[in-house]
Amino acid sequence: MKNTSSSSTLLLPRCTKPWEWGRILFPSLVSILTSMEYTSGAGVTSLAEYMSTRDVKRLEEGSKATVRGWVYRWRDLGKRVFIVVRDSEGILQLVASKGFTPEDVIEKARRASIESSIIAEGVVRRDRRAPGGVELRLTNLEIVGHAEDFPIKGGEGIDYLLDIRHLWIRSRKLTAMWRLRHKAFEIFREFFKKRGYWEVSPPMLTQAAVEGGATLFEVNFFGKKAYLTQSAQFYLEALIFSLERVWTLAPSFRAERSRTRRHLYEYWHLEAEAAWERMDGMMRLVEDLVAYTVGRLVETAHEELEVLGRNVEALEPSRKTPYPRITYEEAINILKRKGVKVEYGDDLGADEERILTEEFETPFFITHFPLELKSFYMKEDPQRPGHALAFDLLAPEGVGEIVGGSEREDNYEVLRKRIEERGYNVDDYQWYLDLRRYGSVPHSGFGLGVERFLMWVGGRDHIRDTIPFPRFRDRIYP
RNA sequence: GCCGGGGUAGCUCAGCUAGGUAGAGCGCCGGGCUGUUAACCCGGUGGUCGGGGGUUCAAGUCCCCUCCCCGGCGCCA
Repeated sequence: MKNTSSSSTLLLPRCTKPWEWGRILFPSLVSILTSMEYTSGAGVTSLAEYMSTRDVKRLEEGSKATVRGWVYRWRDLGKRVFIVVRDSEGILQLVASKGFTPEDVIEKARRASIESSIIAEGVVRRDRRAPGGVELRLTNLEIVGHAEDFPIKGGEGIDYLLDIRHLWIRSRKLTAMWRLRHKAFEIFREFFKKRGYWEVSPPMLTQAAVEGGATLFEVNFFGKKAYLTQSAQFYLEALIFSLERVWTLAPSFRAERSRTRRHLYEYWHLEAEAAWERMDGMMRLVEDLVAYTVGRLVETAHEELEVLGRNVEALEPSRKTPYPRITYEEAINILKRKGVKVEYGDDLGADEERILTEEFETPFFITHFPLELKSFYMKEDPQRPGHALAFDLLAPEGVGEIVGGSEREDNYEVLRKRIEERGYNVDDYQWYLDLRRYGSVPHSGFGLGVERFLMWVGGRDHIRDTIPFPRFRDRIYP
């Protein structure tokens, strides 16, 4: 017995019965067989037109309806069985009661364990006691996939839940977040299309760093060292020489061993770059993007925000632009006035950022950082030597930096000198320098951390709640 | 990389300061219940105390080594 279970843990952790192995090893075959069974039998499915739980709630009292989903709650009161079924649109209560529901259906309802997939047919009834005010009085029920004892019952710790993330993602709050995320992606695309930006596809595999640091994931590229990209910026810069205004939404990878609630090793990066654009214009684009997306999400995702428990009122001020702008120097002075021990030239750390966000109820810009605090490719402000034409956008409510952007250095010699000063290998950046040799143009761009943006809009205090399978803290399973 | 916290039942945790037969709640299993909302009531089930070594008559508890996890910092979006 010991041997059997230990050898099966490799591939089949929870499955000790030999007759169940086939289901795991040949899922597609089994699903074909079972789906044939469902459609050819005299079961519920053969006569049904399925509805979402959302659509059922719009039906008249007494209408017949058939829904498909998973058992979310289950209670047996003896002569009455309550099942709350969950689908991609929401939840709906099913009631099996003696005198109305056939005995064999009540028996099936008793066996419908939490997370079993079911097809249920019944009659619509409006009842205050039902969650959402509508329920289905069961007339027929089919258990499609019986669920073993589901490991999530409530009260589990984060560590355990992350081990079973593939099951945890079914939860209502996380599902609401995947829907919110989808809608945000849609709105981003809509925004850039309206603004005349071309969507482009930069590479994920690259030869060198954008920031030039040791924060990259190394990849063996047929014997050559390559890296997973940490930003599409350089490639977007190359593309503006034909398309002028470009944007992309793609993963970025950072190998820094960060241990905070707002870091991912793999995150989705919304980046844009525009020829002829100066820093001011780029900042206006960023605030328009953020305000537009927040506004559209408040309008179109109120149900998701409600499930997430988000106080939507707090987002209202952020629908209007312009957002406040302060310089780095002003930020330092604000911090000093509040008794924080900082000096001009210090980088703004997490504590400093949080204190600053308390000053504003909308996102706000910090601009004109000392040149040496920022990346080599950022242009020096001719009006204020020693300062970069760079901006960060910080989200309120303690979220902090969600956007970093700048006007780029467009002079070949200046850029080359900056690369050398930082001790980077000029050869690695030659193609990037070339862009300044053939019709260089003033240009600016930015990058927005999608998960951080969703943290703010969705009111989450941890970034893991904004992406289905977060890659952070050395977690790679599942 | 640094600072702090933790690993005991399927899950959440108490027990460790003061060494002496392993505890609670939830879950799970069985039974009951005609409106449950994380249902409730009764009964039952449950452990190589992360791993290794040491001290001791005796170690979850004390000492040493080691692995893993969590909160935060630095860095960033």
